[in-house]
Amino acid sequence: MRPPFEVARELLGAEIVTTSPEGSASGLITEVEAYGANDEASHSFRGPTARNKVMFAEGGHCYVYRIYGLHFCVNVVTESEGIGSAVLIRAIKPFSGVELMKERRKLSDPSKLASGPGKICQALGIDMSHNGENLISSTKIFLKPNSIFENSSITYSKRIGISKAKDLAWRIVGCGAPLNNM
DNA sequence: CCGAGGATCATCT
DNA sequence: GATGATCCTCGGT
Repeated sequence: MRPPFEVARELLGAEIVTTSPEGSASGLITEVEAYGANDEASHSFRGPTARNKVMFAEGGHCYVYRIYGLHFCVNVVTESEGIGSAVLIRAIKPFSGVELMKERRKLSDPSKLASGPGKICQALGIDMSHNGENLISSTKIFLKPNSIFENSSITYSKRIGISKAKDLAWRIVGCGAPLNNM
């Protein structure tokens, strides 16, 4: 089994792409957070529910959920032998379809286009219709393996924005991304 | 059935 | 740095 922490590390630098009638857009993953077994902060901690069932599915799927009633967050589900686990994508660097992202975000500053979990979903047009998509075979949302740059500079830190199990150093930042909230 | 609170963001001081 | 927006899920009764 490949723990979410390990997958998280490999996701850095990968390209996440979405397509829609409006066009396609993509970004390079610069910041992630792992959520997994024995992790009180993970949605999967108390077992499968209607919301988190995708976390218990096969690795490589896409887990999307709504937060605070108004934002969405995207995760990559990882192999976990029945224990729901996933990697939250916290920030990306806009790569293609930048104009479309600006339009969706109603904002022109590229450094703030997708510098947070909710912003990514807005910029890429991700919503609940993407929940459960297969990130390998789907055409509306998929990942391209890391081929753009080496993960030369990587920082591990404690997670943020949560109230439980904060101490796990499962937040990974790399690729010269701005170190938000560190 | 009901209530609390959340893997956030933008805006305000 | 603090706060409000806004709604859905989960856990407890």
